[in-house]
Amino acid sequence: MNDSRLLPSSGQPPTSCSRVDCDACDVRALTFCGDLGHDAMSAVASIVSRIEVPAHALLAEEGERSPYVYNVTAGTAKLYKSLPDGRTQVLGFLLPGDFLGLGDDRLGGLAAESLTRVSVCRFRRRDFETLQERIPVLGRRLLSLAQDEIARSREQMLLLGRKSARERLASFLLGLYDRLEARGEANDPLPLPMTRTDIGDYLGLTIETVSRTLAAFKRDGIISLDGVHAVRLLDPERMRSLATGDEADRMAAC
Amino acid sequence: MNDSRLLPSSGQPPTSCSRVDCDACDVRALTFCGDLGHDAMSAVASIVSRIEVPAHALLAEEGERSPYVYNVTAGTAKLYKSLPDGRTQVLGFLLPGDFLGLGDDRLGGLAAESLTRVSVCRFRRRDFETLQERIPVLGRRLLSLAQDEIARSREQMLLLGRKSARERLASFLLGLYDRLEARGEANDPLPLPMTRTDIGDYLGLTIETVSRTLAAFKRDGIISLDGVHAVRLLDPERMRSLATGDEADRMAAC
DNA sequence: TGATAGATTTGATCTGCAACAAACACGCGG
DNA sequence: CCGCGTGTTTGTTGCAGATCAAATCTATCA
Repeated sequence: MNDSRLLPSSGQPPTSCSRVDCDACDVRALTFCGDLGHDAMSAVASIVSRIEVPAHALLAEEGERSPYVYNVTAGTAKLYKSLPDGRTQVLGFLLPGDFLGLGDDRLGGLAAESLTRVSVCRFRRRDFETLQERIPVLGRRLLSLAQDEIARSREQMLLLGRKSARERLASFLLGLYDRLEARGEANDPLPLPMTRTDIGDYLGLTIETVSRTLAAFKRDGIISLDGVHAVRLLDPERMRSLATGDEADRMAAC
Repeated sequence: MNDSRLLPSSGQPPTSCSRVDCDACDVRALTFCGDLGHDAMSAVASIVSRIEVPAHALLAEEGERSPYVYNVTAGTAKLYKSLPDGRTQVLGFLLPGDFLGLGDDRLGGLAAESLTRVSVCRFRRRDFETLQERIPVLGRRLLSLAQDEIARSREQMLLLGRKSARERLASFLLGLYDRLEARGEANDPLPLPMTRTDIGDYLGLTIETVSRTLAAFKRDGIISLDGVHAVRLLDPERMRSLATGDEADRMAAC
């Protein structure tokens, strides 16, 4: 259960560390920090470290309670769980503004790995929990984030349990599109930092099916591919009706 | 969007309503009420109604923000979401002690329907939120419940994305077994109040596959069926290794 | 008790996606 | 610029589980 990609959790210096200027943080509105007043913010600032994580590093390992929680401020990471024989399910992709630490200390746990170079605000879990006690609004924000997470998980369960491969891909692309839009990030073309394997593991498909389905979308004029790691959604509304199953392949026949 | 099964939310008297004696509540330890002191409990008691809900009644409808949240104290209910064409995904089964109201007010929403006669503690969402502000420990309990929910959702995503039909059924039966055990409820035989359709919709399978897989388990001597709505797990440990994929059908060949 | 409707089981066939295989692209270090 | 490894695409085949069909069970109520 050890991997050289795991970030040193203590002892050795982290990849990089610098003083944190929360006022200049451009994802603050999306995080639990969003609502905090000046005093609360300085309490937060006093326990945070800003860390730069290289691509393909483990932020957390399965089966272990990570001693840290994180706020992603730049880059992309994936959360996943695996079965003993290696089958893995990607539970979600973390984008700037996303919190890592909700529910991951429960039975089984989960792993988190950076896909690109990632910047995070890191908190010792213990410190963070203490802070929660002291700042009630923090707990309320976390509950709200947890509810968002629950709602997103339910949407994903519907996808995994009941949607076709086309519907899954359409939902995935659209979800990414909407999330990047909400963050004010460039999404035209839509960057896809994850591999086809990651996408397949997120959608409960094989990489071949992902590749074929994207090729089919391209043939149908719904997307264009800008290399392997970027897509252009040529018709977001068409994509939306595909994602919800409205368009049950009636159009595909035309 | 109206259904005669929907409980009257105001105006007409509910199916049944009585004064609430929280001290006598036997699922209290499982709910958000568990930790509360005397004052907090009486505040809770002041806004709760105890409702008896008949089988096959809607507690919440998709696409609507339910004005209530609930604690189930007896019986079983299902949560689900559907696609426009009718495909549905059961997101979970509510057992005594389970809370209904986390994340269900987010985009899309979800439906909840009683499978059996159900007893619930009902709270107006507004009242409940006010109470949350006043009683900090309540918020903390809810966050903890939300984290459990997130962890369970993730386990289910792994199931839906990556497990075989046999593994899904084994996981389902075992999950029910464990949850009933934790509640001190009789689980031998294990009661299955839901229909095969509900099970299929929970596991992302068709009812035929559910039926066939249970028949195969029976043939293999892993379970025995006590009528349609009760199962006996003859070998829980075998079931557990089946559920996690350890037993990758090596044994099935014997 | 017997009629009826809905749920479940069982059987036969089909199909979407998985699995296997091989060619192809592309980034990177030398 | 080449060679190598990794990731992606494309082709072929097979199968788990879906779909279609029909028989059987079960609960309910007259």
